[in-house]
Amino acid sequence: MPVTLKDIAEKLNISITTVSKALKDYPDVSKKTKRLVKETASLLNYKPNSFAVNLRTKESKTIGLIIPEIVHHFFSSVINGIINQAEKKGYLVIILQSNESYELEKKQIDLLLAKRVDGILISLANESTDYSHLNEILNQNVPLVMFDKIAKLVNCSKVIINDRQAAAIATQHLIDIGCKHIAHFRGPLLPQNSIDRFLGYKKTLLDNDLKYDSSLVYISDDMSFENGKTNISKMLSEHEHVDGIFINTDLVAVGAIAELNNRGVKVPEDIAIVGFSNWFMSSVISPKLTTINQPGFDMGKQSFKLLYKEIKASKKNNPLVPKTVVLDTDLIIRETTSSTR
Amino acid sequence: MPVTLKDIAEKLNISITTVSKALKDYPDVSKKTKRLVKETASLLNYKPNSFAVNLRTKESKTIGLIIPEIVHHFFSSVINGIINQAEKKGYLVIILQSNESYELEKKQIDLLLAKRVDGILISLANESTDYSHLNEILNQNVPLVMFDKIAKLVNCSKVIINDRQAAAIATQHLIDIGCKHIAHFRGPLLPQNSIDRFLGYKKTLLDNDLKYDSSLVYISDDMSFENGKTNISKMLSEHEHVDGIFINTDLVAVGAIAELNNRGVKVPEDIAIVGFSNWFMSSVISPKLTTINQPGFDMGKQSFKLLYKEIKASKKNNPLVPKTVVLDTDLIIRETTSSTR
DNA sequence: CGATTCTTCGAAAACGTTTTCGTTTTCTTT
DNA sequence: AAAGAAAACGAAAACGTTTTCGAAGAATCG
Repeated sequence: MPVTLKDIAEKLNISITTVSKALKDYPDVSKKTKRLVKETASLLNYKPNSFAVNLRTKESKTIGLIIPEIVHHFFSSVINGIINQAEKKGYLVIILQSNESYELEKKQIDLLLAKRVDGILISLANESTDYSHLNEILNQNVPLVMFDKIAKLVNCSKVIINDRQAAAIATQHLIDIGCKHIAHFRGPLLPQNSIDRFLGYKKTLLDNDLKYDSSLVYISDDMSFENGKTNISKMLSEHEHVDGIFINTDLVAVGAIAELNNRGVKVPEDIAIVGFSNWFMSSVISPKLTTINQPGFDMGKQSFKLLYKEIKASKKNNPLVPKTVVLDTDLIIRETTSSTR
Repeated sequence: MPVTLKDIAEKLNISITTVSKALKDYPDVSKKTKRLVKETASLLNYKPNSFAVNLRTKESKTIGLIIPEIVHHFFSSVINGIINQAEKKGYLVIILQSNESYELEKKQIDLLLAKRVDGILISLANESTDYSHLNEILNQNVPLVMFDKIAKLVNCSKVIINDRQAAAIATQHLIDIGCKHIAHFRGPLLPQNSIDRFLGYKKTLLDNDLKYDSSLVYISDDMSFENGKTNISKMLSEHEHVDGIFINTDLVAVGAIAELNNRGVKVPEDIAIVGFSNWFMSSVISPKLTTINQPGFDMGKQSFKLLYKEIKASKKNNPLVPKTVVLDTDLIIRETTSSTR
């Protein structure tokens, strides 16, 4: 059986109260008893019962994290950043997936609330369009921070990148290297991410006096490798003179490049390509993919930091004004936009 | 303030005891009061206080998972399998990383034990060579299951693949396609994985009457992309007639291929390559990598299943004989071992 | 030396649940 | 109608900790 405060108290013939206080360095315990208590505590290998501590203090030093999917380079980087930062502050992290499903996302939130985690970090599922489940979190006064895939309308802190600006930089880069007919493979219709990247693309075309042609925008529903291939096939059959594509995410871009390679279309000579996210694989395929670097680790770190502040504030019943942190991205120029040698 | 049993009891003018029993369908509560209690419970949106439940039942329905690193295709697949399976049984998962460090691994175990998780799943750090921290887990009667990177000497259930056999199949494949001088890029010296794969490689050479040359074995300390490049450079400067390489892990293989491509060495015509793990990127590089498929998702699933059994058994004080599950791997033949078109 | 302040300790309540065991009420049976 | 069995309920302890508040003893002061 595990050692309790009672065991220490009995051994020293003092009260449980004094033992507890001694271990937590209360001022009303003599140095002598403190020493005695601490000695026997480590002698008996005492470890506080976290269940009892949780019940008493009403906090579990645990936070919940919900992401669309774990097996994903970007998200696993975010997780890494979160766990690292959380551990520094003494928090553990419970991870759940939504599998991009609204229903599941709702269920996972319920699970976390039932577990009474001290706070929740979430990146939304593509499907999510109703936000009552998120407001439920706020109603229960559980600190909430959204990152990457956010809902603008929910009143909580957020960590994002400037998708619109990043997309503009990507598109401008294509224009700068001479592309005149630039297509876009966008993500699903709902996520703010997809929308912003699309808008950045469109605006940059217009700003450069290029005409925007909606038939040059293709949707990748599931953002997969296969999606890239099918989109390319479709595009090639519908348009002849496309010379550049800005693609919503690297995985799709990699699929697209594979299909272009198959068909003997030269990249970047015939068609230049810019991806998004900077997945590791982008630097090892051929030709290497020009892309926008999305700082996953840092996003995780910042997200936890914000959540931590909210947790501390909420303990003091000290309402906090939601804050939005925008992280920098950068364009990584590789071979798909510059003739190799 | 959250609703408690007391609130329901007061509203219905009955005792807390009866409310608790009614909610848990005890037989000594009338159907009428059960109905009443359940109605008001859902009316008031009652959610049991998990802290109190934990304290009372001495379990948290939470398990801990320690892996070397999250940002890794194989491990994130394992995590996926674990979380999925755990959720089905009502368990949540706390994830920690060891960053391949023995010290950190020890610290993470202490953290999990302090949190009093119901069980622990672990894949060892490369550094780990002393197992007292693992025995500490068993001493505290906390169920433990090791997967992938295991310690044979620790007396607990394990889920692994047959690394030796898989390596043999990989090496045999190289021999079958005509390779005569086969090199091996192995992992660090300590992990059982690296050792077994190396042994499978060596034995297969000898079984086929090829001579084993220890100078053809190169070590990748950190199993990185860069490691693949430097190993190749070193090998090419030391040996002229190598015509095949069995590489411990895909990432290193991808690095190796990149360097070979740079140098104009043709794969597979000049040098054929087989990797290990079947990372996603292996199917999108050029040439596509022949590799051993390592079933990450399934390994996670099986690991949790074993742990679950142990948890149930330990609740009944019913000692369980440790079991080792060996999962199948398969050889995926792609372009690095077969002339493309 | 009596009064006051410090120092040190402990009793007890509280957190919210589960479960044992005894008590009351209702129902059967003769 | 009395006795026994069955059904329904509740008091109370327990899980192990934290923290308030009061009390006892020691030290200080005039």
